[in-house]
Amino acid sequence: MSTIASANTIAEVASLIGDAARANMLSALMGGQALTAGELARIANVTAQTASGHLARMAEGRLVLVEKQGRHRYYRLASPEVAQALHTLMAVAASGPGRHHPVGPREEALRLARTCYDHMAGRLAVALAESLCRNDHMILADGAGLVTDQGHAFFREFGIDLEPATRSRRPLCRTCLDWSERRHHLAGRLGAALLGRVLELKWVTRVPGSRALTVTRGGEAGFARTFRFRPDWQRALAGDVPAGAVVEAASID
Amino acid sequence: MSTIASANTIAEVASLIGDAARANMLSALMGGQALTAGELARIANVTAQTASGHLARMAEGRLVLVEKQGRHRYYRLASPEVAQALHTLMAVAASGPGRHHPVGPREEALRLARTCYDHMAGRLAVALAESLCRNDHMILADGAGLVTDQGHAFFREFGIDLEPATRSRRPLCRTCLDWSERRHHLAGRLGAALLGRVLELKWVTRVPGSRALTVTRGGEAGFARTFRFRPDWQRALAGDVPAGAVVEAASID
DNA sequence: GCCATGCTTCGGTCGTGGCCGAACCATTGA
DNA sequence: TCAATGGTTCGGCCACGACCGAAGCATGGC
Repeated sequence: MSTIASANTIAEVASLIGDAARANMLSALMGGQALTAGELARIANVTAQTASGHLARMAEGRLVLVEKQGRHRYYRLASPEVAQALHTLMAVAASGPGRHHPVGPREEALRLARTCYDHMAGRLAVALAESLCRNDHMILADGAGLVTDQGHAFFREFGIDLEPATRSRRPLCRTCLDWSERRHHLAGRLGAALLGRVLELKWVTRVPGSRALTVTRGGEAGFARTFRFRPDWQRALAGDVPAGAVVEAASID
Repeated sequence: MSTIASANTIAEVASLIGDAARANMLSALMGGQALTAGELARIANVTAQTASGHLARMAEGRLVLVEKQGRHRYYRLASPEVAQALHTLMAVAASGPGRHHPVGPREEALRLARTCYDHMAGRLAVALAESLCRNDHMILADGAGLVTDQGHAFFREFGIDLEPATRSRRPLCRTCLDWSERRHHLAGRLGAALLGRVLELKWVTRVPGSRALTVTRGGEAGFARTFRFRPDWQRALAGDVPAGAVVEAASID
């Protein structure tokens, strides 16, 4: 019936994201889990009707996908590209002059550990990346990550098989600039595998209805033992972001 | 006087980009060169007053920077993050169902070779990346690029010094999905260095007032000789995009 | 069958923001 | 000094779109 007229210009896509209510919904969906229309309405602080309209437009514009399940309608991000776009927009928005908003307790939990689409973010993720580098399991530079031979063995032992057919010395992951910590953490295939594995091991658990992750008792021990975390990893790293970091993290067209 | 209230939320940033006139201006600025307010007005098809308003808002929102020069005002993108954001939005916009718009002659030139912020894009760039991989100068995967030892030597001879202090086997560049070709090309530090070098060698020249690049007579020979281009590199590569390509290219928070 | 719940469609109100004409400021060149 | 050119500010017009109340469909439980 109605032509499927998915948004085809930058302006159309950006305009879809450029509304407070819709942006809030999309941010919530960055958690990686599908949410119902009602939940999204509450998150965006609008009535159900309004939310419905927003979601219909976003579905039309290929930003989200719908899945009917009983009388619920589950929405999720349409593709990793959408998540990527949201992430870069966050980076631009955050690059303003400081203006670090005051941090509530809820925010604090998110700063510690959260999911981001299909991998981890927050201090936990930053500490993980840092630890992997310090122990020569990977090398990070220019927004890319390279797993060393030693790293391959390490991950295999940890229960992550990095596509054995892959010849070694091949870059296997990417890094992202962490919104809250302004440092890099792991994304890409390796990032996703890591999140899956630590969930499987119950080192972290999802907080229902939130992007936050809780580090379990076993997780505390596990991370410290396996990744040799410094004991104060839960505190923000001291020192400022190295000057070139932000610039190097960005890649374009 | 007026507080510098740089946009601080995703919605604000996206909303700034989400207008046809402003999006056109920003796209033009993706060429990497600064443009005057008048030029941008013409590009966006609006009057000077309207453009002035748009530019003021974008400057306020930290999307662009201004530089006065005589009675002209030169505008350019404020940071690589902004370029990155625009790029990912383009990727989302382009990911719709085909709808390949008809290609004019002007578009055709852009498809062949163009600048993208600080590196090259288009068939030339795609062919370059492909050639470098085929000749074992680099390895590409997961959106990251790794320069081989042999590649280091190659680039040094070509006149690009990849930070000699860097230990080898360190990833030095990133890849981007090419808007027109839907294949990867090189960005990051290496991508920028390559563009600089081929401009220096006059293998390509900028087309004034456009993002397009012209491959010079000497360039044709140079690329063929140095990079062993296949002779028909100016034609689009046959075959479709590998299924996983788009997914792998995207990285998130 | 009944009602409760989740979501959508319709109709109407209202505010934000894009656009231009006109006038104004600033720089350059004669 | 006086135009000419490039930009910006001001004021008013108009449209798009965000929002909600009310009503309308589905689905699931009793």
